[in-house]
Amino acid sequence: MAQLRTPRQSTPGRSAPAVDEVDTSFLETLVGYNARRAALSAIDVFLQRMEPFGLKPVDFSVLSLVAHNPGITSRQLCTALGILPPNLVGMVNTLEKRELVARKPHPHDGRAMGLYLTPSGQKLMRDAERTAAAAEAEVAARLSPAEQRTLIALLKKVYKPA
Amino acid sequence: MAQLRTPRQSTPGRSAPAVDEVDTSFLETLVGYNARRAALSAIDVFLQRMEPFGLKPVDFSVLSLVAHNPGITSRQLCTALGILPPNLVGMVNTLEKRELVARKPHPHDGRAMGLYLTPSGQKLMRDAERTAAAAEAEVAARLSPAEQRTLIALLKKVYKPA
DNA sequence: TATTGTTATACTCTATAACTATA
DNA sequence: TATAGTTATAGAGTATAACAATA
Repeated sequence: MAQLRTPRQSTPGRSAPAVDEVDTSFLETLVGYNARRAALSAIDVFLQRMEPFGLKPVDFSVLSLVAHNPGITSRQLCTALGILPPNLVGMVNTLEKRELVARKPHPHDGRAMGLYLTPSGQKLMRDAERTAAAAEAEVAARLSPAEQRTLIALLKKVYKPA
Repeated sequence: MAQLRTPRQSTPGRSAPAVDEVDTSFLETLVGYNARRAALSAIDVFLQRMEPFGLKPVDFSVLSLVAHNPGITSRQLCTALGILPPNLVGMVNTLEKRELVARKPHPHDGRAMGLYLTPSGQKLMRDAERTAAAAEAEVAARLSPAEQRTLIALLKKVYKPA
């Protein structure tokens, strides 16, 4: 656990000193740095638990939004998840080939397609969301329930514009 | 602000319903999801503020660790930052060409090279770290100082193995 | 004229295998 | 035999431009 300190001079005036313990204290003062490390750590666990379902985190996010928002459009998915439209196309195509989602014509907009889970998609997501919740518990095992709520609330404050 | 609810059936029994407001409540229960969104948001601000220095977040992280750990090796940088060795080489080469860092032989290990900031690297990083701190204040503007400390402490609990 | 979905494409980031020189 | 640094390369993720169909 790095603490704030000035670099030691192991051999003052002589040749290059060696670093034994790396001081990361400045980086650790940055929210972005810590959030990124935490995200990568949590996503790593998530990745492993979702492997049996053949879902990467983005696939899971897409399917979860389709599950809770039947009829959602590609554009809405992109906005909600911060994905660019061209990069969503391939994902949805793959999920459609796996018969997890289906495209149906949008009721009010002839340009758009509404996305829906197929019955097998619904079954998969019931299991996958249960597994996601379990992975979540695993990640946040060292946090109390109150700490988890606090953490998520503070993170939302950071990324949700007023 | 999405709340927990079951999807409405705007036209029950009829054709595909349209989604007006996207419900992201399930995803928002996941630490990984929120941490990733917060990290991307913070890094976006960071990216803009570091642009005048010609530094991307990773470059800044590398230089900051070299600044606070003179003589640090590539391997130590990789471990500390979660970067793979082959991907660090190009970054250090670029920073060396810009005369911000220098490689010197390691005192105890003939295979390794110690990394150091050059005088101009030191000057750049003094300004860059000040700017980073300012960007930090900007990102966390909607958090009280106590909330910032809490957030960072909780994030560390998530990604720092016991 | 603006927007949805799409294709093609380029750029960045991340990952793996293998080599060299030193330990 | 193992490790530090490196090269080459492959794959995943993210970006912009442009087009057809519809609003």
